[in-house]
Amino acid sequence: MPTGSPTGSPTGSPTEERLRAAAFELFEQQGYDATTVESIAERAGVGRTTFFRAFGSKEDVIFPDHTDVLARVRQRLAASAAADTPTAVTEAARLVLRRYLDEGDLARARYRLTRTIPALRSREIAHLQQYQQEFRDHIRRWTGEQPGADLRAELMASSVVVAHNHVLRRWLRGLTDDPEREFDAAMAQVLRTHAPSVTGDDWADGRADGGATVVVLRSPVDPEAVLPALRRALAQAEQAEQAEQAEGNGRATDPVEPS
Amino acid sequence: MPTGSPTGSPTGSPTEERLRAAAFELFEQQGYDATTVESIAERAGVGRTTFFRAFGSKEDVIFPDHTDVLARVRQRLAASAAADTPTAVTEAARLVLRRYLDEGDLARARYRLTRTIPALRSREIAHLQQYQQEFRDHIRRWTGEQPGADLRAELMASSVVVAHNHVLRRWLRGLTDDPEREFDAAMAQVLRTHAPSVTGDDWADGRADGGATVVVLRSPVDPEAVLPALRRALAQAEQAEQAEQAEGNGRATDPVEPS
DNA sequence: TGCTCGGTGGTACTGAGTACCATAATGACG
DNA sequence: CGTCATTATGGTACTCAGTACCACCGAGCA
Repeated sequence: MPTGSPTGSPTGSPTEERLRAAAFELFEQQGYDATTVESIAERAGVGRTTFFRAFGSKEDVIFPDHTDVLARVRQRLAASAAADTPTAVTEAARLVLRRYLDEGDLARARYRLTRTIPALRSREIAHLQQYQQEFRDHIRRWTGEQPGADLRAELMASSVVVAHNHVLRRWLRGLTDDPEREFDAAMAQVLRTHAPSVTGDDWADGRADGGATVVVLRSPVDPEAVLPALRRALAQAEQAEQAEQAEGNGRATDPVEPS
Repeated sequence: MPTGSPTGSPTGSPTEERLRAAAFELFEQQGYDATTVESIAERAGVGRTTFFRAFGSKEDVIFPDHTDVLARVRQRLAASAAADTPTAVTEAARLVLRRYLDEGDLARARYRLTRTIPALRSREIAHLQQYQQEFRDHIRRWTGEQPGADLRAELMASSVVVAHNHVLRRWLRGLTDDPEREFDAAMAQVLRTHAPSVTGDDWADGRADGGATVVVLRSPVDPEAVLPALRRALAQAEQAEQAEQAEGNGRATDPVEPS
């Protein structure tokens, strides 16, 4: 692992940049806890006070522009039309991913630290939770007022964040060279799981009509051949639906194997 | 809201109990940051040293037995047969929920604090993440070695945690009187989304066979009537499947509305 | 009485973070 | 060029969490 100052896209005053470089160098050399703010400031050639003015705390040196990214995410979500919520969320998550990718080695250095120091890990998790809440709130506005919409929005938001993290972590560990491509695939998987339909959102419609949505897994197979399974599935779905209406809980989805 | 010492199931020495009660009282009265460890110890009639011996830190007073619960969860998961992973995870999550419910007002007092103090919130989120990792690792052992299994395990684990939190939060806010019932419903929804089939796990089988799984939403409807939609769905699913094999990513699920 | 031992209190220290003040660098304006 | 206001900076002193260490007290025991 390289000990030199990480490359990337530095965003800040020269003083901040020197402090950040000094901090990461010392953290890598002596560990996080063994490094005092005073020593960081000294190495950067500034006073201790200046450090705390530049970054609010010792932890903040590690997460320089989280606030910025969060604001951009919020902005991206707010700017989206209500219709294409999945796209908006995907692109907002991509924004976060790209920010990490742009950081390059800096992101990897941070990852090395967050993996080992519990306090930093907590901090990072808390940040992710903030993204998740933005997603959740945005999705929540989209899902309408059916019973279970709150939970469904939370599930979808967390899935998006998990998918993002999954790909990001693979990249941080050097397990992939094309994270954006994996991101697309992962997000597609998530949206496929949570979005109700390819043709559009039938979430907002609720369940008032007698229509049916058919989901098919693992084709190819002759359509006629699955008719018996379909018949059984319909019967079971009907039962499940009745059972759930009492609980005020989401749509019925009962998978059944064909004979 | 009651200011008195919270009820529940106190677990600890009398000294620890007095410290915890004093801490919560002061936190509620003056806020978390304005309360010093010294004042807590003083109110409890012990020395500051004793406080730090009983609880490792000021934050730890709020989360007394998280380590215990985590150990129990781990134990519960380890004790389960590999076959019924969904059940094991559900019951492990229920273990956590029950622990909160048993605490009663204490849990609600903690919730009040964690909602307002960022440091405590981070701490709690970090705890949840630990549960999530236990779930993920357990699920991961179950899902086998198909491509995308890692991500799928993470998604399922996070969904379980999110569902648990959702119900727990509703209870903490006093929005429900029967959290266990809602927990069952939420977990059913999660497992329905992530488990591949009601009849058993066809995850382990991979996608080698040409079989199809049919999922039907929002019945009742005449089986024959959805045949055209089914035909279209199969065609689309086939395309999606081919598109994904290049990415080495999960199963294809393409919902389509019937005409 | 003298002994150990677990629990306790006190004291002193490090280091993060805050508040406040003094001062140097900058830049606008006369 | 001088003056004033602004801004960034350094320094000092303080609070408080957390750690290390030592002294002590009381219970049991020989």
